Amino acid sequence: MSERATTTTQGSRTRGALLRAGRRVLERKGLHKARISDITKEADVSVGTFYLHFENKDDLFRQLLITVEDEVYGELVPAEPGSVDPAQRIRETNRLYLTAFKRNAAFWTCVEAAALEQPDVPGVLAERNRYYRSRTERAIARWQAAGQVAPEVDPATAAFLLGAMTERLAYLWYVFGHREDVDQATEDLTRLWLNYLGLD
Amino acid sequence: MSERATTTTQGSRTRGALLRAGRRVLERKGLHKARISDITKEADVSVGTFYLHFENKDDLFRQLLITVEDEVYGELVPAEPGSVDPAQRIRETNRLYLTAFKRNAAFWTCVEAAALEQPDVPGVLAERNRYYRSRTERAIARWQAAGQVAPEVDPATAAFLLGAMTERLAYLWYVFGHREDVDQATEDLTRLWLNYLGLD
Amino acid sequence: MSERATTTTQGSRTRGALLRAGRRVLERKGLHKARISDITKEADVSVGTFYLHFENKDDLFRQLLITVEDEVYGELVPAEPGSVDPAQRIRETNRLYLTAFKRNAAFWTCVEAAALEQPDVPGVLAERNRYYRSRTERAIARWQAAGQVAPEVDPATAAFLLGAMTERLAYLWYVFGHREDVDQATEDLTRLWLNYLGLD
Amino acid sequence: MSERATTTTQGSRTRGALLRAGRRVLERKGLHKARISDITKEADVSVGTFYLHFENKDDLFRQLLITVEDEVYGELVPAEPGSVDPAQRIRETNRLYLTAFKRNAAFWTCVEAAALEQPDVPGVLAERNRYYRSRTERAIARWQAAGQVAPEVDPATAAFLLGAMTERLAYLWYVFGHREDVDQATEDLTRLWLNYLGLD
DNA sequence: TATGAATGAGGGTTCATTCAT
DNA sequence: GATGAATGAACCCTCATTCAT
Repeated sequence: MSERATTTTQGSRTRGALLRAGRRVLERKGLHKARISDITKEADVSVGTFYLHFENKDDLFRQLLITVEDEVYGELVPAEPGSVDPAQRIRETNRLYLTAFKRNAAFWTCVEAAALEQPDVPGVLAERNRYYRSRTERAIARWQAAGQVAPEVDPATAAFLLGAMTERLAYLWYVFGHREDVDQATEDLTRLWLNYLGLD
Repeated sequence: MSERATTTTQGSRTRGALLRAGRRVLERKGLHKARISDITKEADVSVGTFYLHFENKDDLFRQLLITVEDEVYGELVPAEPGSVDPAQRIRETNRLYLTAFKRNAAFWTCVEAAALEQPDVPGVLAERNRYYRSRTERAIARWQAAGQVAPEVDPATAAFLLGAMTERLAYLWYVFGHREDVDQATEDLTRLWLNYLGLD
Repeated sequence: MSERATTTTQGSRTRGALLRAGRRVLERKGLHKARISDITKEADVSVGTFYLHFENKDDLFRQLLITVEDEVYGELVPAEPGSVDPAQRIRETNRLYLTAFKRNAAFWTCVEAAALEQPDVPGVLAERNRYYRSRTERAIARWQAAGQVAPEVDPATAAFLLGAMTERLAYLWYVFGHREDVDQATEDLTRLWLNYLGLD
Repeated sequence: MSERATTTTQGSRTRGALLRAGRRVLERKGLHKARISDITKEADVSVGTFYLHFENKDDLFRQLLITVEDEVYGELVPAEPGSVDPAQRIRETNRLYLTAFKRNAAFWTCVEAAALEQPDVPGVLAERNRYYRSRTERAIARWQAAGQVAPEVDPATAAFLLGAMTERLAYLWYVFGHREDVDQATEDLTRLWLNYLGLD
């Protein structure tokens, strides 16, 4: 991690410009074809300035990843648990996820690419996955306790499978497939969850 | 396609050596970090020889992709349709798929990475997907006709979702997760299918 | 034209060093055998620096050509027209041309070679030729009007032929023939002009 | 010079095919861009065969040069000296030269390029030039003796200048200028000779 | 003689990174 | 902090030449 100066107001403004420019360039050209000079040109600063704020391209990417992740997953704020019925909760969360994913699909392509090559990226993603998986797991357990989900379902396995599938479908639809709608996608995805959990 | 010749026995032997070496190197270093010289060193030939058989690294990769795909999917030979019960059929196919995928997991990492950058790779993958999807679709329709699967299931959607999930799980388990067993994985995956289709 | 920047003083100093080094190397080794690395070594900069200022060897050559052309032809500044007698005028211009050509003979070898291969070089040369040809043509017409040159001479044809011959002789003498003197060469060449024009 | 075997009938047939192919390729691609493999492909033999008959590309070129020179200059067979009037003789020779040059213009481009780079090519050309120059020189001397050419003309200088000019004009017209006619070109060139020699 | 796969030195070009201003 | 010219290791690719068949 870079622990550079940039304590000045001007400094953090430049840093922000580089992050935004970095994201735009990465989305446009991909992780490998994006050159440092592309990013600095887009940010309207000199190459040297880049190294004042980041160690290298990977460093920029890692910091960008954290930023974007917060943006994507920060929106999946759970409503009052138990206050609504399971199907509704699942549908809502799926819609939020797909909406956020779609908005960041281009960047996500880079994330996938990076995850395949950079040793620490999978870790970052896995950590986040773990969090959401456990959230799902607890919800399923709750529904089981309430008799809404069959007892033979293993909450941990279910959470893993459903999470994987959600992720993959979002990826197929919005990264590869250029799907545009969110409503029908949410329905398709939700039906899958309900089916698997034996809900409704 | 490369217009390179090498019609002799010796020629195709060298070509084979390069393909095998290429695969090993790609699995070890990834598509981007693999150097042509790495591959030729591994194959014990000179750099020039590489260009006698392939146009460039992408060309080698493409030819390799075809070869490996045949290897992975060629094994999913369907048993006599209808001769066995659906659950058994699904379980068998899943086991074959996971087994083949696991054996080629390292190479598949490259494929996924390439799909994100090379414009034609997604097409190659999609074409194959289409084939297997339609096979699944027809099987589901058959089971519906036989009253084994509920009529409200849409075969096309089901085939798409199940295929995506199978792919993603194999990926998470064997590429990222370093899962080792096939038996339990087959059970988990199959349960998902059966659940979704309302079988058993 | 190269879109490379280098707006600083240091930048243009390096660019100048590369142009001078390029000329020396081209004269010594010829356009084909000159390596980029030869030029950067001669200019005492690194290879990368070359590409900061030029697109490639041809680009350097083209820019050099313009510079040297200006040097060679810039000296053929006409004295007061009509103020001297034709023979004297022709003799003076020929001397200036031969002197300048001789000083740049080595580089001219490259120019001739390049003209045979690079599609745009002939154009550059032809443009300049046109200019000097028209200058000669007007002078001849003036002398005809003054009754100094026979009326049956066609000024355009004469200008073309005399120009071609002057060029070729300079080439044969100083590029191939290693002739050293300028005085006698000027006399020989001038005699040819006078004879052809029926002057003296 | 290569002194290879090729005593067989088949051998010299292959050699001939390579020479013809070499000429075609050189004319099409130029001296530098022509690759050995281009030539062997055109001749429909393998690369190895090339080295059975020639040492390298330069060797092929040199042998080709001799062949083509013979073809071009072999046609300038002088008619009975003195049997015709000088103007007629000059006109005829010029026509023959321009005709032959035009037919070989494409190859001549290569010759010029080679002359600028290969150390021995200028020698080959100079030798031939010397021969034709001395032929011209003797003709001029003869015409002087017959009182047809002014005694103050120096036959050696005149032969040199006229030869150079003829060569250059042919080059400008047919290599660079894409001139097509021969009749008018012959007239222009001949007028130059007659003027210079004070004939007619 | 003829073949054509194999060789590998050699050259062009890129681009992350540095550092003097 | 900011600049951008300079650096040079690294990599791709070509093609003349060889040699086993």
